[in-house]
Amino acid sequence: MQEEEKVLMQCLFFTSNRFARNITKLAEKNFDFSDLAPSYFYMIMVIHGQPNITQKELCQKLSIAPSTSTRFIEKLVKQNLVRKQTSGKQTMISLTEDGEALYVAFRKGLKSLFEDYNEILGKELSMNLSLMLHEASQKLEKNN
Amino acid sequence: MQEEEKVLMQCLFFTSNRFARNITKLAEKNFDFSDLAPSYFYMIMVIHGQPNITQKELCQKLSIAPSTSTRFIEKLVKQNLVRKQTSGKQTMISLTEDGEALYVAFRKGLKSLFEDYNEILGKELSMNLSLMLHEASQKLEKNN
DNA sequence: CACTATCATTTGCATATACAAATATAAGGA
DNA sequence: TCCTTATATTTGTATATGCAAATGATAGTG
Repeated sequence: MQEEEKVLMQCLFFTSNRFARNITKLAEKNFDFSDLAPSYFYMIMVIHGQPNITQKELCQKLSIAPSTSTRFIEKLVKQNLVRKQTSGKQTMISLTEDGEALYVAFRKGLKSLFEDYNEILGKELSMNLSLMLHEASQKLEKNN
Repeated sequence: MQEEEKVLMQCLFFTSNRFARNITKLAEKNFDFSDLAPSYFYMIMVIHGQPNITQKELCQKLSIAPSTSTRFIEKLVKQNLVRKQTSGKQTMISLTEDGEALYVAFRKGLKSLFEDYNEILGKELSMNLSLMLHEASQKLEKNN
């Protein structure tokens, strides 16, 4: 094997971005009940779990930039899936009925996504990978 | 912990995208000797390792879509870092002198990126993660 | 009570990345 | 040799995502 290929296998920047692209494709297949990209569903899920969550908390839980959250919420409001309520500096977000309904559909899609990748990658690898990625993100984020 | 947070930890779509965002930030810091995003350097590296590589092979090695490779190469040509030569259907790519020079700088940046994340994540975790991500990508890609 | 510093959100702008359709080229069969 | 099919690249379009600057709002200090 060429030296360059070894680097591609060993570099976390490359391997993680490549993997993210691949798994995103799989996720899109499983979340085809709506025209939203997968990430939106994770936002919906977090709001479901904590109604009236502030935008800032949302950013933290999802590890996204504030501007990204503004754009996401904008789109979800336009589709009548979430509601925003400003209170001073902060903005609080909660799901509409349509949002709750979509959340239910999402749970099903999530289940089939899990089945899909457990099948392809094996349960062992899937589990370990996600836990390690979680741990690694925490370490990187603490280090900022 | 809320059930929703557990899902965020366990879902490979979420954990891998989150991690990719985090490590990309670190990579950008280490590749600040040029205005190119990290991904371009990996393309440059592959071309360095196999001059006159076809565009299609590049796509395969980097796991990117053909249209993405067109756009990347366009930009690199404009910056006089790579050269393209068409031969029939195919296009062959190689580095210019400037490209080779930038490759040398990139290797240094790569080294310091590795040091950075080995320090933050630990060597063990870093190694395991990248190998597992590589393995998992191969499995997902074979499954298409 | 005014003013300044701090904090949360939004806006402007840029970019990596993909899919689908269009185009260009080659290859193989009649 | 022409026509059809297959393959490689490009183009049009869309979108997630971020950074930096702008805005809006509070809170604490003199």
